[in-house]
Amino acid sequence: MFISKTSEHALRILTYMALNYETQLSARNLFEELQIPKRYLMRLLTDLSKSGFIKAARGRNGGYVFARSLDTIYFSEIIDSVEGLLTFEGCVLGSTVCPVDKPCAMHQIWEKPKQTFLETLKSTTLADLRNGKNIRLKYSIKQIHH
Amino acid sequence: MFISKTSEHALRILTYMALNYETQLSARNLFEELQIPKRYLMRLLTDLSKSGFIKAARGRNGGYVFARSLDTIYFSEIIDSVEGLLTFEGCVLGSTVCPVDKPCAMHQIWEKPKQTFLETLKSTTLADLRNGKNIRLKYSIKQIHH
DNA sequence: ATTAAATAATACCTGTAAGTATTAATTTAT
DNA sequence: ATAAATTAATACTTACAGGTATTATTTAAT
Ligand code: SF4
Ligand code: SF4
Repeated sequence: MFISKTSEHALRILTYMALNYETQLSARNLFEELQIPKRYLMRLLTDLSKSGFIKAARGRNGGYVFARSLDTIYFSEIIDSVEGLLTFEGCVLGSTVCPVDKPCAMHQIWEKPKQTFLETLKSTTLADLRNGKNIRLKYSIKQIHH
Repeated sequence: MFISKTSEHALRILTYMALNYETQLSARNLFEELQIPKRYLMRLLTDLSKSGFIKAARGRNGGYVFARSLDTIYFSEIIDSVEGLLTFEGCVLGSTVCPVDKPCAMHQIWEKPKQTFLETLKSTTLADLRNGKNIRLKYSIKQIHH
């Protein structure tokens, strides 16, 4: 499963917004582009707003823009705010308390994929979606659903 | 979230069984060792049995042993049978249909952690838990919960 | 001022994963 | 044969993530 559906939504929202950094986008705009269930999308936007990633302009002609610089927003922080990072950082077998000095048979095997995953989350920001360091082409979620 | 709770259970069950390959283990034995909710554990054992990883001996003095050689059981197959692998292999943003020849902004960033994860699942077998290639010490889930 | 168009708050509903309960079937010890 | 100890099948319940609905609030165009 990897990440929760809600995290997927959040990442899509913020990715699209990052690629349109200069434009204020309303829930309506984002709905038309991303096709996330409308009311749920609206709630998520409010959540992301409360979390301080974006800021809302209320009332007519309202919408959302980023509240912080893109290069300060790490994927780890986004996922952390949506579903928490502890489930990723903790034991892959779900053990909440474990003497890591005495690793079980599973431990070593999962270390590499786990670290690679977390490293990427912790070292990549939304700005990296724009500056081309890590990307090839334009965001294309919408036209996927044809 | 990474993998489902049920996958965690399944991995713990099979890991423990792998480290006690020679011994037939009953649901009771496994419950005492792993402390997975008893009735759920029993159902999972039946599932793992149906999936062909283990085979059941019914009736008095019954229990479970592996149905196949440990070095043929890849972690990818275990997780696939429990929750499916498609959610891992597919798009990290949850898009079911995507023109991968035209990757979106997210694609490249997730490629490495995703591949590392899948590579490990697909290249590691339960036998690797025994032969020491990948492990350091003995399984120690139980004493974790003190 | 009024209305329209947006976000915010809050409560509710739904689908699915996780867990429980009950009963049946199988095997072996006595 | 009977009873005990096990797995199997099936249906039910619970918890929580995901999604809806309703109403309130804010802002700007008219
Ligand atoms: S040693 Fe085993 S139980 Fe402990 S954190 Fe590592 S994988 Fe989990
Ligand atoms: S290109 Fe984007 S939408 Fe398509 S599979 Fe890759 S991450 Fe998903």
